[in-house]
Amino acid sequence: MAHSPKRKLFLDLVRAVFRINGLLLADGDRMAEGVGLTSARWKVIGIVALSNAGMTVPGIARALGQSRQAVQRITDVMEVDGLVRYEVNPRHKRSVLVQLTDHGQQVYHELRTVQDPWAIGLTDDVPVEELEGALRLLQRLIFRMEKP
Amino acid sequence: MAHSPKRKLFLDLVRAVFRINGLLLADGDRMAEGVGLTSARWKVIGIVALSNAGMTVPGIARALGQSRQAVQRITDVMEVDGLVRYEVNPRHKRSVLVQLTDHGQQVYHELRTVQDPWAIGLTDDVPVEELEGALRLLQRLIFRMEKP
DNA sequence: TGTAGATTGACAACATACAGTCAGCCTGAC
DNA sequence: GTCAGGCTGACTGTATGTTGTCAATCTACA
Repeated sequence: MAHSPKRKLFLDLVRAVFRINGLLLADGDRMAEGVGLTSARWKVIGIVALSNAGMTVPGIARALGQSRQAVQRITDVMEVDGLVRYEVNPRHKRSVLVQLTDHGQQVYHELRTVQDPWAIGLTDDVPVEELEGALRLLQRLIFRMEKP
Repeated sequence: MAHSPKRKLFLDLVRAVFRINGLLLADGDRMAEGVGLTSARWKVIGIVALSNAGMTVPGIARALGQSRQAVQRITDVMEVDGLVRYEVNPRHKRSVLVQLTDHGQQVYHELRTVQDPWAIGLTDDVPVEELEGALRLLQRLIFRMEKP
């Protein structure tokens, strides 16, 4: 166990996750700055755009696996910038729904025109099976780390 | 191309990286707080411990893929806390070498006694081949993202 | 219906990380 | 030896994210 190759392998994987997380944020910032966004807003707008009826701030936070306070601050700025609006939530008096404005939708689609080629370009010579395998492993680890 | 499964797969992988990054930091904080550290110092102490002759702050930053300013701030705090010391660098008058103190070495070994079972426990039913495959994929993506 | 427990908004304190800037040191090419 | 360009330390500003707290609201259950 002292020289478990699995232990070293896993710690290398941890370092790789830290590294690629930073690189993804940098790429996200680079792609998003063209439309006046940042990678944090890029994450939020991506979640909100997928919902039809709007999402509450804690709902977005749960989808991202982040604290609701971090998301709240970002949506507040995005509301000032006219990217999202807060709508009355018929199911909850205090917890409003976050919805993309027309401008927000437009920005989201502009982002897609940069993001999609980026995603394709990074993976064009990577077999689908390898992507699936890595995703499955990460999701398995996420599941195990979320449980306790 | 519009419905490229690879594009969606990759974006799911991106979300998984963001998520697991947050979970790893939380686990790192939890493990490190027992010895008065944080996950950021956990990263730095892990790099410094692997070097025999000590490392410069920019060297640690390059190893971690972070800005040297972020690392400098952390090593400054760790020096005050007696975990590392700055030693004269014979190869550079201004850029000192970061070296673990005896206390730092002790803390590092205490960390290992928590970190190693954590690493083993998270992967005990994961085949080595899957870890290798995921690590290779991430390193491949890192390489492509670092180049330009 | 009443109420206990969970959820939410608002605010605050703190840690981490990036980018920019400037001056001093170092290296390598000439 | 000289000097241009790269590297480093120090400082600043900004963005992101966590945790903690409190009051208001909501939900589920008896």
